[in-house]
Amino acid sequence: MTEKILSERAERLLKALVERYIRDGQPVGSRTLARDTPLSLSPATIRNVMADLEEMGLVTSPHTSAGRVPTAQGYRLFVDSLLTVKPLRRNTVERLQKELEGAQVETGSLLQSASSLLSSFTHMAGIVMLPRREVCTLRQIEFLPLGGNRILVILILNDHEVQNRVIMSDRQYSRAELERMAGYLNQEFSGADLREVRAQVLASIEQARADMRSIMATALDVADRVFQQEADDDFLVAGQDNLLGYQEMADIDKLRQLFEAFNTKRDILHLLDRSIEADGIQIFIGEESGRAGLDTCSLVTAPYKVDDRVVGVLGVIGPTRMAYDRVIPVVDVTAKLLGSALSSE
Amino acid sequence: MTEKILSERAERLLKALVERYIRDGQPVGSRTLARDTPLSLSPATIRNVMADLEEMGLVTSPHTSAGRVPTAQGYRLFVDSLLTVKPLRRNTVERLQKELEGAQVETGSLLQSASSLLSSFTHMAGIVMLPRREVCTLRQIEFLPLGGNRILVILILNDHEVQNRVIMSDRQYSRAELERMAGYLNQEFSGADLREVRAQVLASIEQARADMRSIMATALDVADRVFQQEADDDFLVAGQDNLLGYQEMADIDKLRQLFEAFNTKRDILHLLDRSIEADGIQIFIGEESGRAGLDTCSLVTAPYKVDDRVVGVLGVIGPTRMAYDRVIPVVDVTAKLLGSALSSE
DNA sequence: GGCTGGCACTCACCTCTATAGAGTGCCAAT
DNA sequence: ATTGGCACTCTATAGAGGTGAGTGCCAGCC
Repeated sequence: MTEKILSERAERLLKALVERYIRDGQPVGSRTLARDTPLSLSPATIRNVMADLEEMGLVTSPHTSAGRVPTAQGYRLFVDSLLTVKPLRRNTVERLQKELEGAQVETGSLLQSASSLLSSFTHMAGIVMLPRREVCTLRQIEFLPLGGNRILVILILNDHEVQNRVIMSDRQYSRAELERMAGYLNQEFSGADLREVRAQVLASIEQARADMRSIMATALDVADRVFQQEADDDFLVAGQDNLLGYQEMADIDKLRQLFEAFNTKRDILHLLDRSIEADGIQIFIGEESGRAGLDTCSLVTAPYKVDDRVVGVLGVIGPTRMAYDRVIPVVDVTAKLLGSALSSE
Repeated sequence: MTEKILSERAERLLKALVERYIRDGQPVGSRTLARDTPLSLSPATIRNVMADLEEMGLVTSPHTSAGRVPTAQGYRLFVDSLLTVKPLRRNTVERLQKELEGAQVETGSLLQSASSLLSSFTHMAGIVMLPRREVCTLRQIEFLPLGGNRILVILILNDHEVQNRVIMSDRQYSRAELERMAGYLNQEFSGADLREVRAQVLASIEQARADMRSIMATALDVADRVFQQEADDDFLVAGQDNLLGYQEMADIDKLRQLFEAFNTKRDILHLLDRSIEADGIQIFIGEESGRAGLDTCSLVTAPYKVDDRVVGVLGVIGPTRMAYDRVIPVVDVTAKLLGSALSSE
């Protein structure tokens, strides 16, 4: 793709520069770089190289007499071909695993934990997109009468997912009536796709009285709506507060934009969507995301799989100047662990 | 309690000062105040009054040559006896009501809505403490077999609350077996207190085989734990981001402290607890809260009732310099509406 | 050709000073 | 008791000068 344009030496210097900048957050001067790097070059030489890098758009100086700072492109090159990722310590992996397994065996809280973990391990904001579940098979349905005309619907879907909702009916139904309805649905449709079921229920007029049919349809309807909503437009964020700590977020206005983005959700979802196809870690750096408020932020994502099928994306949002070498493995491992936790559930 | 120390005139001036300061956020000078108030006094006279107020600790000047600013004590006096509350426009009440009733007939999302509404109507952070439910009667319990040794427990409690959890058993149970267990529990204990039930189940050895008893106990145990957790230490916050907008929060460190307080929860809960006994609106101003990070914030709370029993508290957190006359009725009405929504549920 | 030392230059940042403006405190007069 | 007047205090703002970090470029060296 990108052919080798940079000399070995230039690459090593760029790498050293980015690493240094990530560490200190200060523009890096030629002098510092000369000391930092084992190449034993004089500052003057380094200045020449820097001038080249600047021309290529990989670094800039905030003003004539400051050191150099990586640009988005510079970071890009860095993460794509220069970065050496620190493997997680065994200890850390185990802690992650324990926390995830310790979580309730319930999808919601599992995702919540994943998000919190991402946040606390990276000290940035963790983000988990809710798993998409186009296939949604009805495994079992139950109706329980509540007081008045209210009926509790319990759906077990995809073997693991439990949903319940209260629906209103126009008259009171006995326990027996409701059991008959449930029994009918279970017998006929267990294992079928939810929408399929709803369509068939609506079609098969002769099978049941109209009012009962309407209850069943309503129940399936509700379930469907819940699912759609969850699948389409939602994600969990944890530890946004961590972002307050970074000096690149010192600008209150920036912060507000960012928090707004979390609330609007649309833009972020769009980003997450883009990375759902990529097979591994994906990184969006600064302006690459396209979203205004995110221009000083990077997003590191990884899709997670259930039974070898990608069902969602998770990741971390933080300042562009983040320790990619630490963050990447955390995101990577969390995605894998979450996947397996969801599979074995 | 506080006897009338202030002259009529002093009170009117203090009121005008606080109102003006709330509007503009700038220290108010004697000149401005002279123009603002219909008393037709000269600035010099007002200066004399201000000197008195300052001595009483009701106002201060940030420096020798700035106007005056209310102190916490000044705000206190203001809200306690000077404030004229603006009634909500009928329109607003209706909107609140509609939004609350439109919410799913489910406690969780209802509280969530209340919190969001508080936040969006006041442009500050909304806060809702989860209702305490010491009484927790079992209305109905159901067991459904899932794959493997997993059993889905569905509990209907207090007529409205639905909980479900998956528990593991040591062997597989048939639907019929589980139905028998549920039937037994429903028949014997429907309407009884949850803990009572658990105790009795554990005691009554002769009624069922040991393994079944253990399943029932586990189920009740789980429910109990969930309840306890929810009741004791939780509240919902919405719209914290709104706080970013206020200039008194411009200090990033302040903000961080504040957000930390939301996460730690303990201190905030303590505050909410303090106001659960008070019958009506309660207001904590600045340092009164005792919590460090909250010293530039005020908290306006109101308890909400279900069937004439106070079950929780809700309110709003914002800068001390907030429009109390607007906020108070919003909090008040929301508390009442939430109460009635929960009652009629 | 590539590397280096040297030197002039630029720019952010800090401090110091001067000035304008807002508002007070106090006093003497009504 | 209230008021006008006046000196005073303090902040905010702008400009001036100094400092230091770091660059760009050039001439010399390997």
